Amino acid sequence: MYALVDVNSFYASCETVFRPDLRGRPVVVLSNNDGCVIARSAEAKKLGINMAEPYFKLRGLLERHGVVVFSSNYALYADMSMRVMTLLEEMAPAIEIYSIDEAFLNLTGIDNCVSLEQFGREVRQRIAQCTKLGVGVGIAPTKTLAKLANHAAKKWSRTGGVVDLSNPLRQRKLLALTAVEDVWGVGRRLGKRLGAMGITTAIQLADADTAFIRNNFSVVLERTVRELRGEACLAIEALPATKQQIVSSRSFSHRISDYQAMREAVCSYASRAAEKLRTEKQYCRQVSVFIRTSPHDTASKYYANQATSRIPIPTQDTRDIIALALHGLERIWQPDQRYIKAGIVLGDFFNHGVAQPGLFDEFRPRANSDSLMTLLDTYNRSGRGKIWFAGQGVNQDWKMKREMLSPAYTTRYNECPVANLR
DNA sequence: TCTGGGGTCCTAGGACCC
DNA sequence: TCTGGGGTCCTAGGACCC
Repeated sequence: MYALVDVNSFYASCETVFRPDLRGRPVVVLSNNDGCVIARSAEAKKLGINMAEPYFKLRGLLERHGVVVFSSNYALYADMSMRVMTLLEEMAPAIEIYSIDEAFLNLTGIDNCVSLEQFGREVRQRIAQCTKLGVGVGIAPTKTLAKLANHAAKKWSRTGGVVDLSNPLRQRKLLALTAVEDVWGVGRRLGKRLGAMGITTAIQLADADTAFIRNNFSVVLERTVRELRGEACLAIEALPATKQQIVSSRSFSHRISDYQAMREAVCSYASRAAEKLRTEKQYCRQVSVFIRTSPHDTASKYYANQATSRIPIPTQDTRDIIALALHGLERIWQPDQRYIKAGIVLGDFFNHGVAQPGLFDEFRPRANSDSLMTLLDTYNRSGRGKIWFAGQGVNQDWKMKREMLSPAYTTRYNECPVANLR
């Protein structure tokens, strides 16, 4: 049996935990650059504010209803997440941290001591007591059904935030009430295609022929069908898999047309990506850089391009990654464009920095690279200040907007720790 | 004027090998 | 006139998740 535990309105709740004066008031949290809404308190949801709506379009409505608005404060959310996950780890034999606010629990052996539903209530109570955050708990024999149970626990308040779907009859009852798009793994596109075939509810999907689904869709959707029937196809992954790529990208606070500003941004993203690579204890051989204008700009033609550079010996040295990124940037840079976003993607990972160089390769690894990078990372995490590369610039006026940022209640700085939350 | 930032997996098709 | 059968690797694109 599995449980899915997730925090209600996670980002919005993290903000109100430290502002009891805001309890009962509508609260929303914005994406980076104060772009669009990515979290809403229950009160804000009631006002009809949708997920991913652009802030500038909502401004009037938000003001009229006295909605409290926050920029995202990832340092705070990451810290609160860690507290919740630590509590869950104490309560279950194994957990899989699925996202910043969700975890799957392996419930093996739990029902020897207490009913599963009772266990769900204890989880809720303990997390509320220690963090003041509310969670929903869905319990079922497969992950997909546990997701569905969790969904139901949030939707119907008389469940008290816990739904146990051990019973197959209850499973079918809930499946019949669920739209196919609300199934985990079915998005808008698949929902539409399924709808055209007459499959509009979760129970119809569960009863569909697996061979038919496999032929017309993919093995992924076939697994979903089986999971809905109670046949577990997905296991708890207690150890996070090694990453296959690392992305570091941001939109700018305003449009950029100046090469120097773009160069600073690319250097900064490359440096950040290299830091993440080192926390993953990986070395990479491929660095891509991408730049683009805004697709919403109607005045000028949309331009988006990317360039990939490779290095013969895997590296985790910021200097190599910056050099590769800038080499790519030179190839795709076009003057007279109004750029809105740039980013770096690292790929082709190795877990060591050794490779057989070609006989005629001129490239040689840098001496003492590991010690220098370790020194850099240790110092930057010490809280005494930051060392950065000259190419990253000093003023950085392209840096993202965060005009409604809350204080660092639980951490010393409002910078996201390099610690990785998948 | 203003529209986020990360990830994963799967499939199809092309290039190439013997 | 007629031209096999079995692979691998890579990339782009599509779909999904939070």
